[in-house]
Amino acid sequence: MAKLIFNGKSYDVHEGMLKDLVKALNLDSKIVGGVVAKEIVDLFYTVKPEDKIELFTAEDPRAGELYRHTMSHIMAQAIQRIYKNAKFAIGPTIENGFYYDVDVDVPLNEDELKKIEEEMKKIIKEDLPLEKFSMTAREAIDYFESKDQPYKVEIIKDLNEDNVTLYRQGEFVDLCRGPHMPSTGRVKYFKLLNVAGAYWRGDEKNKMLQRIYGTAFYKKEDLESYLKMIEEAEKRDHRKLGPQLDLFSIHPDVAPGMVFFHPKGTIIRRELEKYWREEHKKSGYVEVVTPMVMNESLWRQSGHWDHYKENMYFTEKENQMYAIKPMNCPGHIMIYKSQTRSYKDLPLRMCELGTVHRYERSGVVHGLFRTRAFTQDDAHIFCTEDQIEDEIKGVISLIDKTYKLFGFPYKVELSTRPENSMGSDEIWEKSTNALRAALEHVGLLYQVNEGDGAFYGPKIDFHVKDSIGRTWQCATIQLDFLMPERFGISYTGSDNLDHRPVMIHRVIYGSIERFIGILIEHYAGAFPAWISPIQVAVLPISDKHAEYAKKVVQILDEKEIRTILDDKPRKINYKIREAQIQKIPYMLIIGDREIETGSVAVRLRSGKDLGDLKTDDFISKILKEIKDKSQTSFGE
RNA sequence: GCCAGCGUAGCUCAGUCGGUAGAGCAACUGAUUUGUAAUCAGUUGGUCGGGGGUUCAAGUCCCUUCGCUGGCUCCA
Repeated sequence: MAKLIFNGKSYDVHEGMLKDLVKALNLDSKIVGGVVAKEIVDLFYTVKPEDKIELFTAEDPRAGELYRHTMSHIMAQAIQRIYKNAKFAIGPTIENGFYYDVDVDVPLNEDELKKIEEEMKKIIKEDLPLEKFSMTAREAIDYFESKDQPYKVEIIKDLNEDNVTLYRQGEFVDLCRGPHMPSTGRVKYFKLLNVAGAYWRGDEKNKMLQRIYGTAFYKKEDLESYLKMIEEAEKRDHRKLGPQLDLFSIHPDVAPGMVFFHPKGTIIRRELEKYWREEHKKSGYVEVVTPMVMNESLWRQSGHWDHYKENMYFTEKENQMYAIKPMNCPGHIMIYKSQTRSYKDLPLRMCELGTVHRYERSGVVHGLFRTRAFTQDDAHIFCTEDQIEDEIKGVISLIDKTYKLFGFPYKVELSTRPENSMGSDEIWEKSTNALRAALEHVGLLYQVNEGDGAFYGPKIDFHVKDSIGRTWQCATIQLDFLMPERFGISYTGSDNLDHRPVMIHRVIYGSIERFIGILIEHYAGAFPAWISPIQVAVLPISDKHAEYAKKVVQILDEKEIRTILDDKPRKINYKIREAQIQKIPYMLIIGDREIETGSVAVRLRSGKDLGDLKTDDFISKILKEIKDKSQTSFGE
């Protein structure tokens, strides 16, 4: 007997199509699918005697898989109706939506998308029932050949199975594994978002198809709030906010993929660096600076010449080829090698805010997120194998502290040995275990990505989650046995013999540029006071208050609070608006009242009016906030 | 790199069928001296991304080139 479970109740049923069983039991008509052994199935599933199926309705989040998939078929059907000779590739569901790769002669622009959307609405209205059936692979190939669908034919051939399943809705038939909704009228709220080129099977050698992305939700409110989230993300786009707040600019004609930091952006950068230096000093790191341009021979020895040449910039002088550094490790190794090292010197934690250049293909550069020149907050820890675990723990706690400072929750992933890797089984096992042990000892939950490590060692990656729920990979810790080997570095052990140290590569911010980009979007440009380029705007109401205002500015300056004075002959409303647009955390408004009482009227950028505070009082409060690197204002 | 879309003043954008390039904001000048998100008036500002072509005439049509945006793993 199979079991169906719904709303906590269990029903014993015989085998058969799930649809019929659910109907016979007269259960909720909103039921669209179920979960069998962790797999999501639709109502066309054939129930086997031993199955235990947990049913869910269309409102369940798990139904997303179904209605988004059906939506992608509805889109394909609409496309087929409009463009008679459209050829279809693949059309899966993705997070929050779906896409379909199609081969159509017409370039699909916004107008075409509208037409497709209209046709989709019709198909939804037609409420066509879906039907699942199977064919032998041979029959299916003949069928799709007759329909002039070469991609489908190719897919079936590659599947290499005897039978394939298909779904039909009205005149449209697609090769599909499912799962799907029972009819096209059961999904309603969708929007086509954009069109992009995508190679057939993701391979650049293949034909480029047109990929249409769409999103779909069961409830109207969910669609709307998703669209709002996209809008919110657009508003926070650091490429817009950055120049608007006068933080940085990019000049593609002069330096494509590289960033010009303006004075205000530079303040943020220096604050991040200052914090970084303090913490690294506390954690026993020594800071170094290595050359930007180094001889090609170094890069041959490091292996970059063989594995990374395509991404490197070169320059030639005096018949010598030099490379602009794409990574800092070889430079650090030169420093390590500059003297004999003893086990007493280890662990040697060498850090550098090292600017590297990497050639990125023109289509992939993106604001601060993907640049051709960026500064890594890099460090290499040279240590013995026995020290690995403790060193990893140290790095983890540095990362944890740093991310908490910005209010970033994070996820951790451990990547293990890939297929084409270097080094002995023992060393891989030992080091992977060291990473695992470190993670477990500090009590972090982590996900394991088998075979996803670098060819020279396993690694731990950290993904931070920003204030609107997007995740970004920032920190990474990588063990490396290869580089010490290639450069033949060693230390003298207590046994007076030479031993090979292990190198740990690690970054915390990752790239300073990218991290600033993430911060801009995370805070929507309203930075906490400690990194705000301007912390206080002093706004005298009229000329006669300017003198007192200047005195206030002077006092704040002496306390190293970053302050501007707006003594333009403008209305106070105007000055407030200006400061607000610049997202300055504190506005001090000064009029007769304040002069009389030796105070300042404090307004926050949130719009909150704190009223008059004694100047000294304000100063001690903001100084504390800055010193604590507080995420929120003392006034909130 | 490839596919699609886009490129008009510092910014946001308008510009019809090919017929003398426009607005708001910003900047500058002047007046206004103001109590919690825009005071008023005036002035300046453009090889319409660059180059070539079609035409009596090109921001507009065609070609080319540069740049930007979205995307190019997520396996029917």
